[in-house]
Amino acid sequence: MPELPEAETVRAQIEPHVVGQTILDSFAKTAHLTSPSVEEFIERTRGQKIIGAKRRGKQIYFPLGNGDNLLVHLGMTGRLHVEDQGEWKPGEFSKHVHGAFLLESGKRWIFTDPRTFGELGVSRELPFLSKMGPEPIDPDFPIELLVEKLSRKNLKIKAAILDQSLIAGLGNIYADEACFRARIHPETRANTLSPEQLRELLSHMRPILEEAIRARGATLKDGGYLDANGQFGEFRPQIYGRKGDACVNCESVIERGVLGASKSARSFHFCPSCQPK
DNA sequence: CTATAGACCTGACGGC
DNA sequence: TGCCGTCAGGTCTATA
Repeated sequence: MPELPEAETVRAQIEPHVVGQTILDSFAKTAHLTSPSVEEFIERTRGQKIIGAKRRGKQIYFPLGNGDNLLVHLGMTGRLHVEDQGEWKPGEFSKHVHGAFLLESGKRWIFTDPRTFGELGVSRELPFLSKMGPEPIDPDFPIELLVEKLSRKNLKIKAAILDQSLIAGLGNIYADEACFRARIHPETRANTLSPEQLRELLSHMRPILEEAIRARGATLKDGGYLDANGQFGEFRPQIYGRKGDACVNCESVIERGVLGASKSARSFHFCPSCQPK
């Protein structure tokens, strides 16, 4: 699923196609539009020059010449790509196309999202910039501050590091990977971990995310994420989605559990030997 | 304020 | 062959 490395891969791949281009025509139909209406979205994006391609956590956004920002969140199944074909006809797009932009280059830029957990919008304000926590790939990632914050939380550690307001960018895959490499059971309460354990957990995040960015993200066995060129990501998790496989450290069998009891509970994967409870 | 639960959504998959 | 229930999770909202 798209997390920080997948969002960054897509952002970087789309950037050269769209930055400097003026949007000649816009199409949108999604119910997951954050701006007030489809009509307003089209009105505020059409004719605007795209002046940047940025990302914060999993949120991608494109500053426009008029001071607005085109917002894209990939959610679970959102994809961005550019097609050589330019203009479209009414009714031409498949039901999964939620946005399209005709560019000066004659190409068109498409947002698809079968499960519609993603988001397309236009906004002048960017409240997520201040609401999100620091990013592990930032050179100034404040490990000591986060050790202090985490040591006061009673949440299970995996739930805590999935909180985007605390740390931005981790989703289910990379949260599991970080716990595994730090040899911490994902259900351990954050406030029961030592400062050394928390420090190690936090220190593992940057190399994992950087490795995943170099691999253009992670595509799992069941498919899902594709980069902007329609290719699979080549990052291979050591623990996520590998229930029943042998642990790379000790050859114990990897297990899977569920965080919490709610209907929206998240799975977690762990090695019972390397990550004892 | 903190922790937990529910809702949203639909393609893929397994059972019968 | 085809129907149907279950699973997947990023993020917002509700509740105790």
